[in-house]
Amino acid sequence: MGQQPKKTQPVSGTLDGTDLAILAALMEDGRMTNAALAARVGVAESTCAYRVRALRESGAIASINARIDPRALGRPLHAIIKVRLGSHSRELVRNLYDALVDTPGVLTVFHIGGGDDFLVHAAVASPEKLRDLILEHVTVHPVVRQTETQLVFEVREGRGVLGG
Amino acid sequence: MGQQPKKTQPVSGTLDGTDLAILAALMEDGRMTNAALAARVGVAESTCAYRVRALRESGAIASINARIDPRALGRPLHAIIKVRLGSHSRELVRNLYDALVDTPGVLTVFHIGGGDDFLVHAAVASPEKLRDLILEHVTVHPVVRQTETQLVFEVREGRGVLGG
DNA sequence: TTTGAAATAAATGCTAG
DNA sequence: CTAGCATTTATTTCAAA
Repeated sequence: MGQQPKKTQPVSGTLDGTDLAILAALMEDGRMTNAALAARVGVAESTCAYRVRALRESGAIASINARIDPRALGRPLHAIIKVRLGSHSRELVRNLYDALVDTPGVLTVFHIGGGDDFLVHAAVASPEKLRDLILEHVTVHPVVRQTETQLVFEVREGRGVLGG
Repeated sequence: MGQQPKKTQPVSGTLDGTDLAILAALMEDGRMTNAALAARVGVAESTCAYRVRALRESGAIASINARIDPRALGRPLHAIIKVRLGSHSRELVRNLYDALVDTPGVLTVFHIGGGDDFLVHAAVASPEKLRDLILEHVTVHPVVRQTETQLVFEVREGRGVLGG
């Protein structure tokens, strides 16, 4: 078969079925042993280890991290804080972004285009702590024109980027 | 002082410095070996393994998963879809929630209170795919009254629930 | 790229403090 | 709850196809 000399692309669509199976398995259980992974996807252990390493080096597997239950750390209250800016100079936006990401209790910050500029997902201990977080870490920045906070009832992970 | 016997609560504030250090380390690298983890937090390997197991069983460590770069799967375009409902009957809301979570390309669904009812974070291949996702998996549900879609420029993980 | 098998490294079970 | 050691298990390496 005419095989093209496949260069190792940084990030592209050179993933075969084995790669996708590995990604799916590691999305479910990032600590699955290489032996179990190899058995599940049907290749030798050495091959599996090779593939996983390649996937990590290419960036397809960005990272493997533990998910901590915020309730275990006394932060049962989640909120989404919509942040709207008064100015959009690159430097001010970047500084605010950095500050938001570095705020204790902040889980994720979405920088978005459209009505709002940032969506901040935060977990806090109490309504008072939420108020403090907003006052001390969000509205304290002069570039912030307006915020709107919504209580998060529940967060669920979606099916993700696989199997679509 | 009220000397309450500290039982091992399923999920509560019985985490000491070692536990917190373990959580912090596993948030950074969920595949760190037990040996490396033990060295980092300054306890014996057997102790470290015991702590980690306890943290997993208590639910403090909810799970350990690989994060996949959506670009590697050909989904470079991210959006937040705000979903507003026309009716809020428990069953309809739950069915929609389930459907959203099960939609290919959906990364996270936030069920929130206030102006919007759901926030859907999705990754797709193209603007056309985004339109299709919304038409075929969101507005197709009669309970959905209105949607508003915003482009996501960037997503950054926050400092999280530790160190606050 | 894939593989099996040897060599290295790590996790687990057990004992005890 | 902690630590040390022996056993079991997993990962890495590498020559070969």
